[in-house]
This record gives sequence, C-alpha cells and structure tokens, in this order.
Amino acid sequence: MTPTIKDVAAAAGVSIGTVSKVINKSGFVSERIRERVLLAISLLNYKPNAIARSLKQSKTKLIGILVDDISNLYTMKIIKAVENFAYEMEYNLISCSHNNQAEQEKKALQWLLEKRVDGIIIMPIGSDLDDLNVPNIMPLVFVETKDKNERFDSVIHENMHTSAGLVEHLYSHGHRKFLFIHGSLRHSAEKEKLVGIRQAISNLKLDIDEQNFLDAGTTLDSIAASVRNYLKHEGLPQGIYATNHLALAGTIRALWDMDIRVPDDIAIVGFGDIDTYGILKPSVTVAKQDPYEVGKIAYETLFERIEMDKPISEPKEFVISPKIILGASCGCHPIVNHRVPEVLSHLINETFHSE
Amino acid sequence: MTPTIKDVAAAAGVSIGTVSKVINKSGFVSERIRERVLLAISLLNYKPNAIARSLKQSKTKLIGILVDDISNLYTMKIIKAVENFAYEMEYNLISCSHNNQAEQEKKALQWLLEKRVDGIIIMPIGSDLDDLNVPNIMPLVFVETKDKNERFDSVIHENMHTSAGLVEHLYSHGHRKFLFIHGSLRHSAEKEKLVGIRQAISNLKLDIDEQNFLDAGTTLDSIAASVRNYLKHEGLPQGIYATNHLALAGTIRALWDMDIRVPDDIAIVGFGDIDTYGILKPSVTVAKQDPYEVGKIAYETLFERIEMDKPISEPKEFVISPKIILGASCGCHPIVNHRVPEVLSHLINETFHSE
DNA sequence: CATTGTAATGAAAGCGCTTTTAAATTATAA
DNA sequence: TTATAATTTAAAAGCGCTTTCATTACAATG
Repeated sequence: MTPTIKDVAAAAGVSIGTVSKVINKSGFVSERIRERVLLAISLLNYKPNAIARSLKQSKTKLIGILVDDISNLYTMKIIKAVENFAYEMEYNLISCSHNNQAEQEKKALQWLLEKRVDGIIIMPIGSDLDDLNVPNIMPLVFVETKDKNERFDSVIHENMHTSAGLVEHLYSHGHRKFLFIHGSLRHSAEKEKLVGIRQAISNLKLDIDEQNFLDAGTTLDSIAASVRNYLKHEGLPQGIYATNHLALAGTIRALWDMDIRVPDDIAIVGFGDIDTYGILKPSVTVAKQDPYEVGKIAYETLFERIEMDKPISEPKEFVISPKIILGASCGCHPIVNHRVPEVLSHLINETFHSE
Repeated sequence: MTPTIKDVAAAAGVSIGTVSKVINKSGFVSERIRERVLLAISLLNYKPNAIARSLKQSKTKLIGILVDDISNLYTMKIIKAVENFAYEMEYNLISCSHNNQAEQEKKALQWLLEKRVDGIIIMPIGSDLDDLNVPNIMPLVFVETKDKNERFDSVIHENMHTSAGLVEHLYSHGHRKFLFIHGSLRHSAEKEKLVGIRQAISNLKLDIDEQNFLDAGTTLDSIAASVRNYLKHEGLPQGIYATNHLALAGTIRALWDMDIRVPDDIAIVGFGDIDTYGILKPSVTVAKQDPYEVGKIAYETLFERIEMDKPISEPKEFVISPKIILGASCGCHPIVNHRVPEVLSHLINETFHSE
C-alpha cells in the first residue's frame, strides 16, 4: 500500500542500498542517480518508514515525558519547554500523565521502555522506581523530585532555605499564625520544604502545631475544597503558605470562592511560577520557579546522556535556587525595623513589576 | 545489551516462536512451557521491543496529536481528554505544537507520518493540507476547523448562529458599539463566526464598520497588547466580543492590566471554556465550548477509523452546538421588554452557577 | 598492455519480532 | 502394534530499512 524503499528503487532503476544512501546523504552517489532517485521519491510520495529505521539503528528519535498531569499549568510549561528544544533536534515527545496513580505511572513507564524511547524525563509520583526496573543505560532525568536511589540525574529546586525564607517573609510582615498547605510527602521536594518550615518556626519561636499543616490533595479541586473546609472550621490564620504551584492555585481559588480578600483579610505566599501569579492582583509573593528553565535543563541533561551513549557513572543533581519575588499579597509594608533574617535578604533579589 | 526474545528463548530452552506465543497469549503453549518462559522473562527483565513488533504488524499503538500550542489552556484540555481515552486503549500520544507556523506544522506532520502513527488528530494552522500529502488511508480527524477538501473527519462547533447569538446578547443588554476580537481568518471557524456577526449587525441594524474588527494575533501576549493598544487609541466600546478562547483570555488580561472594570465599564462575551471563565468574577457570558467533549468525540471518531482499517469513504462532520452560558459580564439585567431574537432564546438553555 | 587506484553501485546480512507452515510428540483408536 | 488424530513445538520467512563488503566501470599510471 504505502510505498517502500523497494518501490522507489524499482522506479528509479537502482538498488535499495543506493536509495538509502540518497535519503541519508551518506556514501557516494552520482548526481545523475541522485536526481533520478529523488524524482522517484516525490513521484511516489514516499515517506521513509521510521519504524524500520529505528529497528536497524536502535534509535527512535522519541523522548518520553512522564508527568503528574499535563493539564497542570506548571507541568505543562515544562513540557512546552522540552518540546521546543526537542523540535530543534528533531525529536518527538511521547507525553503521558500518571495522574498521581502508581499503577498508571508503572504502566506508562513500561510502555515508554517497550517503545524504546531514546530518553525519559520523569516527574515521578513519589514512590521510588526500583520495582519498575528501568535499566541503568536508559537516559533518564528526574524533574522536581530527587531520585531516591541516586541512579539518575535530577533537576530540582533548593527547597529548604527557600521555604524558611517564605515563612520569615510572612513573619516580617507581622504575621504569626499560619496555615501550611503542602502536597504529598512522598515527594522529596515537599519533605524538604517542611523541614525549612519547621526550622523557621523554631528560629522564630512561633507557636504553631501539627494542626496548622494541611495535606490538601493532588488536584486543584480537591485542594480548593480542603482549604475551604479548613477555613470554615478553623477560621482564618493570618497567613497561608502553599508549598507548590498546585497548592497555591487551589488556595487562591478557595479564597476567591469564599470572598476572602488578599492581603486585607489574609496574607499568602507560595512556591510558583511568576508568569501565573505575578499578574494576579494583588500580585502574590512567590518563591519563583521557572518551568521553562527546568524544562531546558532537563532537556539538555537528557540530551547529553543520549549522545554519550554509555551508562551513567556519576548522576548529576542540578539545584536551582528560587528567588523570592515580592508581591503585594502580604500587605504592602513589611514591619519596619524588624530584623530581616539573613537568609531572606539573600533571597530577595528581584521584584516583579506587572508591565 | 538489552535482552531480546532470543535470549528469553535460550534461557527457557524453547524456540522464539513459543516465547512470542506466550507473550501474546496466542496459539497453543503447554502450561509447563508457559511458566518456564515467564520465569525467563522476569529473570532477564525482558521488555518486548515494540519497534520490532510494529514493523511486523504495521501498527504502532501511537496517536499523533498536532495542535497550535499545548500551552494553550483550551487546547491542552483537549489533549488531556484524548490522553485519558487513549490510555484505556493502550495507545500513547505523540503531541506536537505547530505554534501557528506553517513550516513547523509541515515538519511535525511529516514526522508523524514517518513514525507511522496509527492515527492523527490535528488542529491545523488553517492552510489546507493538500501539499502535505497525507494519504487518504491515514485515520485523521480535524478538530475545531473543517477540512477544506473534505477528505477527513472533523469535529467542530456550530459557529454562525452561536456567534450571532452573542452579538444579540450584547444588544439585548442595551449595548450598541462593539469591538470584535477574532483570530486568523484562515480558520473556517473564525470565518463562520464573522459571518454570524455580520448577519446580526445587519439584522439589528447596528452602526458598525470594519474598524471595529481586530485580528489580534495568535498568542496571549500579542492579543493583550493589541487590545490595550486599540482601547488606548480608539477608546472604549460598550461591549467586546472575543471569538475564541485565546482572544477572550487576552482581552480579559488587557482589561485587567488597564483596570477597566467588567461589567461597569464595559461588557464582554466570547467563545470559551466554562471551567475557565465561569469561575471569574464577574463570570463571563460565553458560548460554552467543552474541550473534554471535543477530545472525546475526536478520539472516538479516530479510533473507529483506526479499527475499520479502510479508506474513508464518507468523511463525517460532527457539529457541536454551543450553549450560551449567562454570566454577569454584560451587566445583570437585560433590557426588559426587549425582543429577544429567536435564535438567542434557543441557545440560552443553561445558566452557570459557581457552586 | 597490464596494473593499480578511485568512484559508483549492488548484493546480502541482519535489526527483533510475528506468523505461517512443517515437524515432532503424545494421545487415542483400530 | 500400527495408523490416525490431536496437540505442541520448532523452523523459517519476511516486515523496511541500514550498512558492510564485494563488484564493476573507468581513468590514470608504469
């Protein structure tokens, strides 16, 4: 049905080896023959079968990207960045969401391996990948979470100090009673952020207990619902700190739903993407995570591994230090004369202006 | 390096044909042998090579989805829907953005064809696909735009009457001077919407000329910039009608930037996704486009074509009639006693409540 | 003229699998 | 025991390509 290299060879009156050489611009082919082959190709509307080529070459020009949920805005921007770079290198992306379900993650990973993708970028569900039997030779980079077993590269953010910084930011605006909304503690990132929070609590001698921590779920809706529910029963804290993009979005949504005004009624800070939260009014103070940068580094790291074509000897860990971008979500003026903790003053390097 | 079926066969002391039968649960294999083979598979951590299988079977279990931009919220939701259904059927998605560039679209499509995907879902840039030489046998469905050449299936919205309905909605709230923000007229959908607008203008005897139409671009930022620029120079109309999701988002962004209040200063309506615009305050009156539904129909149509495995004889065209969901973005009360045009009363079947 | 070198082409193997066909084994009946 | 059938396994072809290696054609050289 679809023409093969054989048909082209027959039409051009040459051997299939010669056609292959024309297509791949390899070896010696005289100009006269080359043109005849090219003509036959366009006449037959021949498209080389990448499957056959992949089988022969053991390269698929395919990158698998396995994430929590492509409809998560932050995640999607990472994918978009990877896609941009992959396009340049003529790679295509197989993208899968695991929707925070271990079973889906396992299945998707299995499919990617069977499809012999050249590399994998993974934002895992949190369980380690040991039982998934990913071979060491597979180029693979973790994103936003560390590899527990330290077998593979990862690109992550500095979480602990940044997290402490956000607490101190709230503190510096005079707030004392907080609610912390975080994600699943299976993720190394979330655990680190909590460590930072507890450190700050201890340093600042805050009166905060376990009741002020809320694991709100994995979807925007469930988070918003949890927050609404919490606020309804526990009343308003002075400040909310949402430890990740989704938690922050869910929190804002909940406040919106409940007509709670920021910063008049409550202060909020969080980790997130400035393009999303910077344009809000009032703009939200965030530890800025740039998904484009994450995608770029992830792609570059992966690409290098693919090119190297040998097992990972030394897994690399890229740590991006987020800057705290001041918004107006904590009230306009920090308490004057308040000691700004050292760590905080380092983090605040940049202020976001909405055009 | 990676174990092959041969290694498994050797380890289990059987032929590769037998191993294949075990993997595919086909033919007769005695229980004793089956267990031996299964053991060898897990011992070797063998993963069948989908490439080799694809070559043999001429099926890849891969669906290509070529869209304007995966980071477009509306588009992304379509992808998400397709992904959900594809997962059930054990298909993977190769997703590509063409970013509204003809060259990228062509290249991506070429890659998908070479990779022998089992089917393609495409939201084209608007140029017709004639010169892309997609073979008729390829299962392919257009989304949000018609196939000019009527070779392939498509799932689209009813645009003309719905569009007229939105104009009439603005009219019924007492507004007379409008700005129409639309996308590229290469898209059949956009053209149809403009036809509807002109019909309504003529029916309602509105005094509106070409200056009130704005082709604002293809990215959120460019649209927002165009709108800001227009409003700065031309002043405020009474109502803005943005003909698609992106135009609506850009418009809202621009109004936000300029501190123009809705509906106090201006009324807005548009085509869009209720999940996005329904939660805004004030909620925006939209002709509701449900990306999940679009994705579902697109996938089902495609899947049927893939299963049928024969050339398209009768291309189908699925037309979804959007309902106009009333928000508060045009002012609360339509002018009483105003004749509600027939078409409008049909469209308004549903009202959106935010929980 | 024979020899060597160079450029261009073709023949053939093989990538890892599925699937058809043939062969081997076992069970059943004569 | 032998013939026949039923069941199970092995052998081999081939999917469409790349790539190595051998071959051919031709010009240049001694």
